[in-house]
Amino acid sequence: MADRLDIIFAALADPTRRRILAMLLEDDMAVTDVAEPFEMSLAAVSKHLGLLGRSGLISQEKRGRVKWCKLEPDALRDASVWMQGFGQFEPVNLDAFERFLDTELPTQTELPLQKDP
Amino acid sequence: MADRLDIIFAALADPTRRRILAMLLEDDMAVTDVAEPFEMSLAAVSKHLGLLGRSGLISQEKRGRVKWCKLEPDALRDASVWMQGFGQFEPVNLDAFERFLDTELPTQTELPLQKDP
DNA sequence: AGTATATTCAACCGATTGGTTGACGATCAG
DNA sequence: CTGATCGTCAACCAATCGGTTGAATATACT
Repeated sequence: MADRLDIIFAALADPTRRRILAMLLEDDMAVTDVAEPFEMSLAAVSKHLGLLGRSGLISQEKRGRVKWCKLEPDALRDASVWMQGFGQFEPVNLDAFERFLDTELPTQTELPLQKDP
Repeated sequence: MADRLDIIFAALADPTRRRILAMLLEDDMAVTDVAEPFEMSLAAVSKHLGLLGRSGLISQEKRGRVKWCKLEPDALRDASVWMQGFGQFEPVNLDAFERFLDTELPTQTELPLQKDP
């Protein structure tokens, strides 16, 4: 009975998962690299990624022993269309978005990825 | 620690609450009238409305013994801005929105409100 | 072969969620 | 005053959530 929108919005309702999505906006990442900045176990992050995968917001492709996570922004379209029905929300204000990213990703907005230095 | 976006997206993650928001899009409503089409207790709907109120997605004003519920679509702006950061989602496709409402509100899209006949 | 790395699985835990029921305080109508 | 209506509150329940640990699996390195 769980509607597609249920799953999408529920996936977005967690700050860890939103941070992950913002990280993946910059580049595809392996599970371990996604987990690195978080103060929680790898298994916990793996679960978050599993949920994001089931929601369609990301895709995961296993190559060798590393599973690559890729943002799938198209999955947001249905949710966005639903929300647009309630009004016009400054359609392309990327500045506002970046301000939001700053509040969501406290420190690492500048550092790109720090994988394998 | 519960961020504003947490609460907004969590509020949107429930199909009952999304139906309520869509109903309020047409007109302000009293709690009892909001509850009428749902197959659940009035107390349950009252809780949903309480959560929607706390999220800022609706406001509630008590006039006499009836509490009027009013949609506050501005509360969606932050969430919408956040999502717009991930891509362009056909900014004003109201047709797509109405198709969505049809799938969300199975039958009562036509009947206006049926309050106090 | 043996060891290290990448990721998930399974069991568990406390907190939250979505629902119920019954009692309750307000408010309106007669 | 009496009784019906509007809405919330409190206690409860099963299910889900976000996290933990420890074991397990699969792939890579030497």
